[in-house]
This record gives sequence, C-alpha cells and structure tokens, in this order.
Amino acid sequence: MQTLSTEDYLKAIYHASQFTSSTVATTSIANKIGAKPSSVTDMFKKLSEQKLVKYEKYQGVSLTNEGVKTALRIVRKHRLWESFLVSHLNFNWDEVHQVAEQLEHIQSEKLTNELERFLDYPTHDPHGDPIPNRALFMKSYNKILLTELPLNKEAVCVGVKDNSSDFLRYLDRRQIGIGTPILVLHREDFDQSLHIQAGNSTLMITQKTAENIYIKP
Amino acid sequence: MQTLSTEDYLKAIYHASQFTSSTVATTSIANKIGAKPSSVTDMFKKLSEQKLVKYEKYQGVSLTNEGVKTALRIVRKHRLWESFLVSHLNFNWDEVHQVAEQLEHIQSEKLTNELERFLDYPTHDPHGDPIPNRALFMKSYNKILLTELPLNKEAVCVGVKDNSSDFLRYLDRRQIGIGTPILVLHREDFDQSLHIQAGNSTLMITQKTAENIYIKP
DNA sequence: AAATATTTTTAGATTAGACTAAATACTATG
DNA sequence: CATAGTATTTAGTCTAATCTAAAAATATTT
Repeated sequence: MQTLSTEDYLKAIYHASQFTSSTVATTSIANKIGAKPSSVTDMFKKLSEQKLVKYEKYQGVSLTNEGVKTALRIVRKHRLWESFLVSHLNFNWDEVHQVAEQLEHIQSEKLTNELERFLDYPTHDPHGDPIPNRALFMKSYNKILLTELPLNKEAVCVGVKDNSSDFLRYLDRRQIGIGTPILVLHREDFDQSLHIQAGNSTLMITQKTAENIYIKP
Repeated sequence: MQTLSTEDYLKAIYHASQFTSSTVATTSIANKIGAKPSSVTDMFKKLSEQKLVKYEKYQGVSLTNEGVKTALRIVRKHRLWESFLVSHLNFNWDEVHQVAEQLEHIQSEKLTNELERFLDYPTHDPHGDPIPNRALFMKSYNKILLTELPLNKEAVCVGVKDNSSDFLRYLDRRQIGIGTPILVLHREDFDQSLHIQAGNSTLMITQKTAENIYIKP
C-alpha cells in the first residue's frame, strides 16, 4: 500500500518532470517537498524498489509507466476536490490547495468516480489545470503565456502558472480570472510591462504577472 | 498537532465510554483499534501527557473535557461525510463507513462547516446517529430497542446499533430502513422472535435482529 | 485468604520516514 | 585537465507507533 509520503514524492516528481525532458534532480524534489536531499535519496531508492521510478545513483529519477499512473491518480483526485470546494463549498481558488493536498490521499475509487459524476465530468480545475479522466487521460488547451500574445489579438485567460495565494488574490483584485477576455493594448519596451484590457477594465500589469498567466488566443 | 492515530484512539475511547459509566479498559480499546494492549498502554500515557485523557495505571482511562471535544469534532466530521456520501454520491449506507474513516481526519474547519451548510445542517447521519453541530452539541431521539416495543404500538425505525455491512444489507433486503414504520404483531415466547409489520410488508425477525434496531414510539 | 487466571504494564526491538554530518561523485571554471 | 564548488549519497541517529515476551498488578475462584 502507498503511504502518504510516497504519494507526495510521486506527485512532486511528476510535476517536476513537466518542466524538463531529462531526469529529475534530488535537490529539486527536496525543495518541493520541504525535505533534506538525504531523505529524498532514501525515498528514491524505495520508490525504485517498488518499480515506480527509474533511479541510478547520481543520475536523478524518472517515473516509470506505473509511477506516472499513480501520480496521475493523485492529480486527478486533487483537481476534482479543488473543483468541488470551489463549485459547492464556497472556497475561493486561492484557498483550495492546502485542503486538496489532504483530500487527494483518500483511497476509494468509488468516491473519486462518483465525485467526478457529481461535478458533471469537469475537464479543468479552478486554476485551469486539466483533470485526468477515469482512464487518466487529459487534454490541455494549447495555451501560451500572456507575454507571448501579440498586440490587439483577442484571447481568454485559461490558467495560471503561479498558484500561490498571493498571486491569485492579486488577480482577484484585478478582476482577472479563468475565462476573462484579454487584449494587449501596448507593450512597454523599457520594462516589458503590459497595458491590457481585461474584461471591461483596462489596466497595467508587470512582466512578472504576465508570465504567470496562461491564455488561449 | 494531532496524529491520525491519536484521533483514532480518542474516537475509540469516546465510543467505548458510551456503554459504561466507569473508565474504559485497555483491552477493550485494543480490540476496537486492532492493536495489542501494550500499544494501547503507550498511547494512554501519551494522551494523558497531552491532557486529553485521565489515566491511572491499571485503572483504565476516561476522556477529559478537551478529549471529549476532540473526539466530538471527529465524530462530527465522520457523520457529515457519511451523510454526503449517501445523499450526493450514490453510496449505500453500508458502504460509507470505511471511506468516512479516512475523511474524518481531514483538517479544515472551513471544509467541515461548509459541508454542513451544503447538506443543510443535517441532524442525523444515514444510520440515524446524531451529528454534533458547530458547537459540538447534538440531540438524540429518545429511542429504544425494537425488543422493548409493546405489541401493536406504532413506532418508526430511527437507527441501528450494529453498523456492519452484513446487517445493513440484511435490512435492505427486508426493506427496513431509517423512517420505516414498524408495528409488532406478535412476540414468540419460545425464542423471542418477532412477527412485525414493516412498511407495507409483514415479516418475521429474530431477537438478535430486533436488539439491533432502534425505534421511536 | 490463598491460589489461579486474567489484565495491564514494562522492557527491549522493529519499521518508516526524517534528520545531521561526513564522504563521494559529478560539473564547471581557470 | 586539474581543481574548486556543488550535488548527491552514505552512515549513523531520532521519533512515533507498533510489536513480542516477560513481569507486575488486579480479579476470580476455590
């Protein structure tokens, strides 16, 4: 049986894999999990014995097929729960992560599948991230960062890269959310800040903000 | 912070306390939890240090006020989740226990309170057990066992004592559930078996069955 | 009330997951 | 390409929760 901890590691490795084509480094997982590198090494060995990761000393890890499946099962639960919290329990999108971190470990296939049905088979969570279906398949938009959007081209916000409460609440204050139409009116060459139209209001956002917003043209 | 395990012990002690006015014995908790008595002794000491139980060597334990509160918080979550599983996720009343055992450990006051609101402040779970409200107060019916019901007195099933899947599915087959009207037509002196009217059908039930059904006259 | 049976506790060991400190292997620079 | 710097692993501890086996206390029976 999976312990809570092995699940956390698998999920961390899965997410870290998204950003690199090669193997995932010990330290990068240590930082994500909030553990020391030596603890991570221990866990890599253990996951390797369980054939959930491929691990060679000093060479980092990569998930096996079985490891990917296990990670996706957790991601599926995490995102379904986040959706539930927002759609039915009055949670804001910046409050759901910590609770979903707990709920994602609940073991019951029936629960997961019934929750999915109850939510009417959502394809994306409150942050715009895709939800794996029962077969663990998910389709993501071909989204791009707001920094890539040409001037005066219509687009819609479909996700965020930074999921921190601070950033999400900042977007709330700016009235930017999933589904908000966005148009870049002007790009300032000096500091790459953007003058945009978001919904009905026009406002200025920094480059740092823009590179954490996903849009679909 | 409470570990998963201390919560399980507190809940077990709470439930065991319901059936006795004196202290709860080491072995009785060992049996409930599925642990050896020596492990239980260790945990009693630990809970005692945390002032959640009163413990004297060889004298068993009793919950302190703080211990009762902690236990009730868990019971509250357990019963709310059971209600949710049955009312919205198509779980049958015999399937909910195992999943609720996991869900009851999720830590988030907001989650619990919003779930309660979403369910419209239920007072009883699918087995007829009372759900503590936000202030941890609960009101139980003055229910009695079906064995106590006089002949030809109208009553309604309001709960079950045995929560096992086997018993609950047996009741399903007999079409007895919470809310079912019940009338005792005849009590067999020989083996105390009952001839009853349950809803529209008349049927025979054993004494063992009758002493696991709570009714309200 | 003594002897026996049962319950409970103690002592010492085990496991999973984490840690620190030291050793070893990679990587990048001069 | 040697060496300094960084990343990773190893070795040895620690803690929480469990266990077994043996000892001690309580309860029951004769």
